[in-house]
Amino acid sequence: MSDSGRPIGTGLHDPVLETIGMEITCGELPAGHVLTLDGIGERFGVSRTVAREAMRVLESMCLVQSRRRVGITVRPREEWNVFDPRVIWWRLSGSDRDAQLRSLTELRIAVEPLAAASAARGASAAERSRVVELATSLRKLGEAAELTEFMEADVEFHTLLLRAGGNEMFAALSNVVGSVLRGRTQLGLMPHQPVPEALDLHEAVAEAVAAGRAADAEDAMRKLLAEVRTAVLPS
Amino acid sequence: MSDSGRPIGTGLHDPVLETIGMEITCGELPAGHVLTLDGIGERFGVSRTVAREAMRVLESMCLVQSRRRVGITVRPREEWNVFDPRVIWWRLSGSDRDAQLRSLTELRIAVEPLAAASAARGASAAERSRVVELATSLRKLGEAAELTEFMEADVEFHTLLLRAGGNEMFAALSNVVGSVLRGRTQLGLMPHQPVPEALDLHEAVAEAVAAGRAADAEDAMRKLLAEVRTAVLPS
DNA sequence: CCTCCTCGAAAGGTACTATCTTTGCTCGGA
DNA sequence: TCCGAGCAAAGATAGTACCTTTCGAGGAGG
Repeated sequence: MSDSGRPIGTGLHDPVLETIGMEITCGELPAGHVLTLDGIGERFGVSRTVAREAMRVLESMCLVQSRRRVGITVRPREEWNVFDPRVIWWRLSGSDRDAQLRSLTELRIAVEPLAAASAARGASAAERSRVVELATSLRKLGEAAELTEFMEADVEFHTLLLRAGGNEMFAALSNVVGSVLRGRTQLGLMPHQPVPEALDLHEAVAEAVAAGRAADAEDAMRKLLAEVRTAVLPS
Repeated sequence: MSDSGRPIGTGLHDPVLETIGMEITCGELPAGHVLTLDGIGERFGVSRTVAREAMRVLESMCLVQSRRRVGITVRPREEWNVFDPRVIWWRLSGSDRDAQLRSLTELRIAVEPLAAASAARGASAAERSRVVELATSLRKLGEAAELTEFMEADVEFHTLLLRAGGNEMFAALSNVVGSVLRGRTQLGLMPHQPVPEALDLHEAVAEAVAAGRAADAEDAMRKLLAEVRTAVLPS
């Protein structure tokens, strides 16, 4: 699961999907633009069937619509399945990283506090001890300014909290959060050294979860994300 | 957009996708079960290419994994793209409506208050007046116990609030919320007559949004969803 | 008991046919 | 002369049949 857990495509049609998906989400192919299977097949050197399968997947993400005689038209952004992990990944890699990061951060602010509260109520003993362990690691790595290692531990921290609550919708967002955190690090939106308050808050969340204090966990996570918001939304 | 806004499939492979997707999400085809393209083609009377396209879409939802020589294996539930509108719809129509409604309601509790606050900050004039209009309609329809009409207005109310904030991730959840509300009504989880408190809270949310009082809107929406929670989670 | 080879089954990929829809041209009427 | 309706042709997708590649399993031999 190297990148946001999207399924590993081993086939020949994967590069087609990847390239065109990226081009659409980046805005390079604007809404209303028309593609043809022949054009795709010729461009990538594949048969029409391969192109068709790729388009079928894109259609299932509501990125394009296929109509007879007309061709394959790119749909407007409002209709995209923006929760599809591939779409999120493409947009984070592409040109509108900014809007995407803003939206996702707002989503995190909404979800993660409640997920932390759920985790405080429902986590297993192993999960409780692991979350404390991770918070300790985070402090150590943060103070040593090991940014990459810090990020990996941070991803595991948030993933664990999203999964421990037992809500599968929250759990499904863990890939999204992982993408956001990796994106922020790659984009240089992380401070060179994590601010001490953030480290304190990670520990506060961990302790509250470990002790089963749901309200405290929720509150600490909310404060933590307020910190994140100021980093991502400089406005 | 009769059902959760999933793209209208006009092709021949759509019934295949629909049937097998439903069977997997319902648990009728358990994780690890192996399908073959030939089997699918024979069962539905279609060619293998059609079956393959349907499987490609299912694969893009992480419901199955296709490996050579082995066949198409059903993946465990934890790996599904549970945010895909089709998956949500299938699960709501199928046997684990209950777990799905619980998860989705928790998600609503997380997201909708913040979305209401965003709407209070960023809605257009037309949206502000429309939301008040809808709250008034809701009171009238609720007191008249017109359940279906009430639901439709309720869907529009929540959809409007999710979209007005300008956050595309929130906006993308409007189909989900629509599905939940419709599912609750069809499932008989709505009271025969909406409780007066709910009507009051809808109006409170609307007024706060119209007046631009973000904190009040958030608070009222939170109370409204607390009401919903008690209805859905009888525990 | 381990290793290697062979066989076969199922997915991957290609070429071809059918069908449907759009578009443009023509003919007739006002 | 202009406008509208209808018909025909073209082109692109939908679907089918067939060949190729790959990898897993089972058996034989060391």
